Amino acid sequence: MTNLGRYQRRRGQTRQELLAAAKKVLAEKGYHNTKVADIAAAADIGVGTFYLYYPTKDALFLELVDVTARLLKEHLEHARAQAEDHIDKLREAHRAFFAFAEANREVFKIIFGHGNSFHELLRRVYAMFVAEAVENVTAGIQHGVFRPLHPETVANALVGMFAQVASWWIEQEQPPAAVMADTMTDLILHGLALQPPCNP
Amino acid sequence: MTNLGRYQRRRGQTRQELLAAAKKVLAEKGYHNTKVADIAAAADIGVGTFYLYYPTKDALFLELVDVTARLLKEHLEHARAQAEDHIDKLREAHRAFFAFAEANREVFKIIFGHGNSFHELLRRVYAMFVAEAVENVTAGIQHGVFRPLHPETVANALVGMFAQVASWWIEQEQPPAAVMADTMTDLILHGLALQPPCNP
Amino acid sequence: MTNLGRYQRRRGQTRQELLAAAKKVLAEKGYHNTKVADIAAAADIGVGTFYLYYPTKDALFLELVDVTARLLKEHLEHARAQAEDHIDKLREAHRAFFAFAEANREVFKIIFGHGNSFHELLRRVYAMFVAEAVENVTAGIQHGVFRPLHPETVANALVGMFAQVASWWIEQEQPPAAVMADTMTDLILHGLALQPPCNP
Amino acid sequence: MTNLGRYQRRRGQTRQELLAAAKKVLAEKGYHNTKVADIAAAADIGVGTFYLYYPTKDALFLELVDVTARLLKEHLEHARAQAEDHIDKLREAHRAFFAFAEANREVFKIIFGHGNSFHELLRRVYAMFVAEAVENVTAGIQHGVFRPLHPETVANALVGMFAQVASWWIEQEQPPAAVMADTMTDLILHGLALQPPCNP
DNA sequence: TATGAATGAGACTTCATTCAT
DNA sequence: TATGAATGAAGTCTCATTCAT
Repeated sequence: MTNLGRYQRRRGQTRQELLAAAKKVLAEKGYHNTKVADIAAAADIGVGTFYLYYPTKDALFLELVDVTARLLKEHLEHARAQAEDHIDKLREAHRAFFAFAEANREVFKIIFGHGNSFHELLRRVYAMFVAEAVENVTAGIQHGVFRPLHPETVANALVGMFAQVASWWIEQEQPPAAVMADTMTDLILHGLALQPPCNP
Repeated sequence: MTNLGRYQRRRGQTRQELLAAAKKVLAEKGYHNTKVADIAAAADIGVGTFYLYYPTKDALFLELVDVTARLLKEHLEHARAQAEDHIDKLREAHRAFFAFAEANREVFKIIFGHGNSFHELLRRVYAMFVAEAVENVTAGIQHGVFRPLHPETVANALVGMFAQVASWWIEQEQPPAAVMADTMTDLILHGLALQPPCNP
Repeated sequence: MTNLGRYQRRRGQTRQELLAAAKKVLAEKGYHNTKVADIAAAADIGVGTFYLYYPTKDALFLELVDVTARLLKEHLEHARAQAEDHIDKLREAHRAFFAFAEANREVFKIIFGHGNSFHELLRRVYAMFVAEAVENVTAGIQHGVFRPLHPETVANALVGMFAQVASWWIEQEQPPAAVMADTMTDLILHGLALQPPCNP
Repeated sequence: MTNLGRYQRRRGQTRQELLAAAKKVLAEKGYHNTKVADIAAAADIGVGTFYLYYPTKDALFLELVDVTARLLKEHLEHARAQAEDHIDKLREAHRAFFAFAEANREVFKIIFGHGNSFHELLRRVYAMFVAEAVENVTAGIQHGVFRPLHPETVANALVGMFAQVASWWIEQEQPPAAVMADTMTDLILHGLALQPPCNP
């Protein structure tokens, strides 16, 4: 039952292994479905040992998320620093974002990911709205009204932006609904750039 | 301990009160932090009574979310049907969306809202990124590179879209990161519309 | 939802219908699996009405069992009274017993029946021992050692007697185990009668 | 509140203590009246600890009953194997039975015992019939019609056999009541043996 | 008298955390 | 330092019983 050979492998690096294991398990099963025992098992340590490195389950989660968030922020800032003008800053930041996401799949799932929607039901609701959006975007493209951007990407972007904007706006109801709607429409249709490429 | 006067109020309307109370509590505290006892207390009914109306905590949640999601979907579809071309459809849908959000604050918080981020920590991370984005957008506007759209709205939209897009993309890593980044940049800068207003 | 026409049918006989319905349900599902609501539903009355006739679920059970037990006892006594000698008394009592059982299937199930074994598991254990006994008895008959009595009946009788005897004896451990064993063997092999039919 | 000194005692033997404690409590109070908390208390462990050893209250019950039933069966088979002819087999089995019962009082109570009659009332009904039978048997002996076997033992045997036989027969009503009655009378009066000792 | 919605005590089970070893 | 058995608070759900109508 006791796993010999643990001692050799370890000595100070346990914390790293623990974090890595936690990342994996949390990304897979989500915060609430991940038991401390699961993390310990994944890290191949005893449950008690977990508490030698982190005072609580939350503390681990905090470190995981906090560190990664900070890291991502730095990456983005660094990327932006590479560019001169704001347009290029944006472009660089976006590239950095996806590069980072690719390199940090697991924590990304934890921070932004599906595990976020703690409830299967919400996942389905989001999926429904995304599917809806895909259709609308596709139709718009086919009718020559929308630019031929990748529909699924756009659809997810739309749903995501409305979800977040709504959740923020709902707390204050400021600016008024009509203004919000038109701002969003404007943003979505014409983007942020002052000088869009003309189609003469 | 026994609350007299309950009987008067009731008579078939318990279910409505229950749903309303549940909405409120769930929006406030989120799914996992809301106990059946909380809902019962908020509805001023006994715990057992809860189970007279819903077989399960989940069942209530399902009804709440499902019904509202369906309703929202209908509202959006109806709004879109009012307009002829795709641009106007979009505009109408957005107006309907915010009107609906305004009228359904509570369930909105449950579906899209902060309660969504089951963990205080994640809320803070999102807030951090939004703050960051506000700065960048504001700077861009001041430098005359971005159009003068409401920075907080835009910032939330950006964070929301990246969060959702990332969570979707991470599962498949398709299209490639670089493509994703550029699509997003393009979308954000120039929007979806084929014929943006030129600034000659 | 409200079943009109109830009033006509009833008036004083509700209690009887209630008892009859209870009998049926209890025999079917056993005491613990029968909810007061089930009984009420089976009797086609409201739950509250149940408590107009019986102060508790137990009270109904008591009446059911008590009345039937008393009735059975009377039947047996009456049957015994018909006969002169003890042998015939026994014979008559047994006939009365099975006649009564036949006429009161439901309550019998409740008092003596399978519902008695509150747990599926115990039912299986009993069944196992009965099956075992059937084999042994059958073998004994085939070998010309046992009289050709209906094996299943005998097997059930054996298991039943040991179960009851054990449950009584275990409380006092008197008489000693060896005596008990030999008494039982004697009883089973040669019966109770002083003058058994000889096979000369 | 915390009971120190538990640790010393334990170390792999908790399971045994748990089982022993469960046996005791279940025998005393019966399945339905025994709460997991009772078992835990009796075993001097925390409630949660119970679930470290058994996934369910039922699982414990199953192990207890199943294991003992199997063991008893083996004992009986072994005893029967010691004897040559069927009469002796019977005798040996009965001795083994009571020896086993003596050595396993608690589980016996659970399987065959009073705990079986899940309801106090049923216990009393059985007791009533047993008392009745004691009188009849005693009278028969005094009148020189029945052999002088221990009346209480016989009475319990009679009640037990009728209870079990009735509960089995009631399900099928085969053989007919009259046949059943006479078979039982025959069995009880003259026993199973083909060659009973004659009283010339 | 009849009703059935409402009640709440109580049972089972889970799991983050502790602690003797 | 490492362990994992032990803990018990807390949460979900059931159901006999009450009570306003």
